[in-house]
Amino acid sequence: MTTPSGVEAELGWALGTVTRAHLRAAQDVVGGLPGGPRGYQVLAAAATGEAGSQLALGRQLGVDRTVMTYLLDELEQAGLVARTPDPADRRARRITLTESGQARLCALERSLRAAEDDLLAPLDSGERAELRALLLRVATRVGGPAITCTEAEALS
Amino acid sequence: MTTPSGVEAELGWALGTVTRAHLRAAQDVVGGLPGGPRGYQVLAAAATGEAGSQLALGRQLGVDRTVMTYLLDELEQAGLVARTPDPADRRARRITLTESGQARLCALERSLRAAEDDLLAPLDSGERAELRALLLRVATRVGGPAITCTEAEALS
DNA sequence: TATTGTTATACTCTATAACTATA
DNA sequence: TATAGTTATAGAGTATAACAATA
Repeated sequence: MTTPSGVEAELGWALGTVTRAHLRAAQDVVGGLPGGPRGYQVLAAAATGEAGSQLALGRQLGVDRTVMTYLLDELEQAGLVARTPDPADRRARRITLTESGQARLCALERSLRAAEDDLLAPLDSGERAELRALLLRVATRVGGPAITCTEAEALS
Repeated sequence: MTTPSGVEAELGWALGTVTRAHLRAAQDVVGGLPGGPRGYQVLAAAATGEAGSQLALGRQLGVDRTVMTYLLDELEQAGLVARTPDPADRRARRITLTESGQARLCALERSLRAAEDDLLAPLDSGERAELRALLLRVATRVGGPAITCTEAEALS
């Protein structure tokens, strides 16, 4: 394989292109799910109960809190998630999966994995794992738990 | 490092998070450049003369042709690019860099590389190269030259 | 008839600001 | 006073449709 030149040698171009392709593939898979691919991410996050509030959930997903409201409205109306007040802080709402939401999530996970493998077809299985691992390491530093600390420090 | 769970184990989450972070960093770097990060990508593509038309350029960058018009209007008005009619097909316009555009591009490239290295700080230099290479391989299959063929076939 | 580029319009998505309730 | 969530509004960004020039 020759070394690419011009835009096609750019990290930004590669990131944008792969992300767009992944988004298109995900959109096909999630079909009529409220909120599309992001709705799926909300379900996945709610399943593990990682985020204790809508705000934290939004930060994790890179979504504004006002958008989270609409997103959760749709998912709640579809009977996939429930908003329960946090006993410790009654301003905050904990997002939990309903049984229906749990089932939907499980069904989607497998199709999504298949779509991702299709997207990563140019790579062998070892390389796919490596790409996932590398991206994850960058992401967790940049936008994952670390960002909460960074923001907390910046606010103090 | 422990294996992440939930959304943070998802390829889609990692891609989105890293792409957003890269976009933020790029936006800081390109500053007042017309079109922001995408304006830079147009300059980078024009520098090598890869794309023979606005339409091809848009496809390469994942941008609608109507958006390309506005984008190029701004860049042309800023004296960074020029639209010259293609002698072979007078409907198409070839996008070329002006001297000013060339200088601007060179100046931006270094700052952008620095910002990207900062983004990829969690990885050592070997891993950064590997991540770039893996992403590039997926992107060139999915959205690069291959997409032109795919779309051409789909249209026939 | 199909395609490149332009323009105008409409639509979607997102952010901003104001409000309520809790802290 | 500050924060979580909601709502309404305004703004940015994007796509759709109609048009002119060329193939």
